[in-house]
Amino acid sequence: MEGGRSGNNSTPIIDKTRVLDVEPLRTLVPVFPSSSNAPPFGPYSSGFAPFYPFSAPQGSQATPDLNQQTHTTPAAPLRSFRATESYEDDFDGEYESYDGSTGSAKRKPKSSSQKRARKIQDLDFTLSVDENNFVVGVSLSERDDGNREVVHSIQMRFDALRRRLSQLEDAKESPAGIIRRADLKAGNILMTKQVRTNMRKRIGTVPGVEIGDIFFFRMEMCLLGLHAPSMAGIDYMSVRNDLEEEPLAVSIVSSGYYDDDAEDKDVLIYSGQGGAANKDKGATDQKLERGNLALERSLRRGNEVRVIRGMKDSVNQVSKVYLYDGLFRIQESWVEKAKSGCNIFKYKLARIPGQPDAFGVWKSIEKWREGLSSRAGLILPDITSGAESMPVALVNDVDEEKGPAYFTYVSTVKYSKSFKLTQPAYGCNCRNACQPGNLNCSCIRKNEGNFPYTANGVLVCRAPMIHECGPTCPCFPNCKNRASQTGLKARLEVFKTKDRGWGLRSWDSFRAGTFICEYAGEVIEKVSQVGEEGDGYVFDTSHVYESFKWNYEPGLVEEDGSIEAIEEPNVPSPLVISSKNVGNVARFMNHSCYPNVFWQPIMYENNNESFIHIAFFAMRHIPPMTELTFDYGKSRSGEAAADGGSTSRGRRKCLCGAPICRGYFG
DNA sequence: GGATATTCATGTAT
DNA sequence: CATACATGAATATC
Repeated sequence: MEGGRSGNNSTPIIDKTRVLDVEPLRTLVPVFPSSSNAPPFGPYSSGFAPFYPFSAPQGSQATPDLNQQTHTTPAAPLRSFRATESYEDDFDGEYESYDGSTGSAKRKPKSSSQKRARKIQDLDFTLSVDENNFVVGVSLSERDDGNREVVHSIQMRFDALRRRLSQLEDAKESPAGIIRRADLKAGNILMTKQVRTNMRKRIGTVPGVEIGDIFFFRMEMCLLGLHAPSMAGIDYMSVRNDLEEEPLAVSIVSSGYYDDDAEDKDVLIYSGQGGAANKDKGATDQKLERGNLALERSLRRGNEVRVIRGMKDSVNQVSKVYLYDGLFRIQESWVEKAKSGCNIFKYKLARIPGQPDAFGVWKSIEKWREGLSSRAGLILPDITSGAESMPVALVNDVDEEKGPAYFTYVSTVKYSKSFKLTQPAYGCNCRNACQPGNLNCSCIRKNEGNFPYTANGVLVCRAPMIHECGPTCPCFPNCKNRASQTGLKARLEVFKTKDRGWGLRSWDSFRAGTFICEYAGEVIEKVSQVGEEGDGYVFDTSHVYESFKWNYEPGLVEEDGSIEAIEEPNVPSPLVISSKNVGNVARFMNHSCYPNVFWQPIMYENNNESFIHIAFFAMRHIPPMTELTFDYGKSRSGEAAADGGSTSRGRRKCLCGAPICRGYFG
């Protein structure tokens, strides 16, 4: 736990001087807050019992007690907006999430929204109420206090907008040297439109955000109320004591800019802000003000501080990923001499026990990467036998089963005959790599003129069909319009679930829109060809799938007017793929009614024939070791059977455990 | 209430 | 590939 970094430095650094002489509070209360007449609340006096294990489905009820506690936290910010009773009644639960969980959002009757509009005006909240877009959708009470659905919804809307803004920027002739910040633009737009939650600052848990959640931009955490500053590392709020006001720290981001020590998963040595690290103006002593003062006061008060750890993304080394690691308490503080010779503050934070592992999981994965010997339950280092660009481990740490039934691993789909299409199949004529915005590229034209992927390879929008460059296109193999053809990018593993057979998960995190894998197998004529639904190893585009909204909201991007593009998949004729005998990792992906992965048909031509592939993309950000799931849909025959027909074959009881579980699938 | 200072970001160039 | 640097947006504070 002793940081090797400070240990091997010849100059003595540690100077455990107390930071300042703050008088101890008259009433020294170990838990926050002290200025309340509220009945028993005691954050965490009851422990963390309701927490789910890290890999459990992240349902909205995952942390009910904590959220409730948060509600009762008497320390309201001084300028917090207090909703009236009637107000909350009107708005509670009025909106549904628009993501996959609830299908397409249904609007309430008009009277309700009129009432809404009027009330909003009364309260001087600026909000464009437009029945045709999704700007509306975060109720006033949800802006104050979030929940799981709202958090997911806002995250998805942020990233959809960010991706679309990136796409538009990519397509422009770049004026060289201009810095494109679609994250800031998207964040700013949503802030302005009040598409945000947990605006009321608070100590402790933020409802709707769970330990282990990941983010790829600071603006995401602003919108969710997890960490309000867009750059600063320390977030704090003014809290009223018996007589006076004092700043208390609510959350910190540790991401390597300062020389923090994050060797131990349960301890963080955090540096104060300002002064020493200010490379522009030269180093100065840090001052006991702003965030530093808040941390010092929080040490005295003993309140919980949220910790967000930022680190390099294991897949995309230039980008950063932020992990919400839960609540910590500050144990001590001291002053150190930095290399520059100036004083900096140091704060030692200890993770509050009983919380689910988050950073600890990341640390374990680091070890596995160095050598698989440390991986408990490892059966096979690579079930693909080298067929994929990345090995796929086979792991079982729940029972004695030694692996799934035999099958032949292939990395792509096998057609017995080509799809007959009316339009002639042809590729583009681009030389090196197809350039976004270049409408001479026929592959781009097939995608309505939009380049389907951003510069870092993330899918921008779902569409009925995505057209990629194919093997006979003359552009280079690294053309960005081949995102689904360049193999696995993440370290996946097939693992034994507790009650749903084998499943699929990843050592690497995925950001929303990342290609994960395709569905490989044999294209077959009819489901009956494999019999008994092929024991579930069948992908069938003719199933009935829940619709869901994933793309950006056109109303937020002027160029698009108000026309909303269709995003549901559309395959010319039903495509059925069996992975029973021949398949890839996708055959292990289980069904969920609240999935984190979706499928997207992708077409590219080869030898003058077009072929459709089924590609899987991350629906939202997926932390490592989270099971990957998609919606299997309902078979039409299953529906007929349910209506009173014969044998309801293929229809299986669902064990996904999501709060919105439909009860069965297939 | 508006302007300013502060800040563990980002993307691009070198 | 690590570092430089130009441009940022939210918030607290004046």
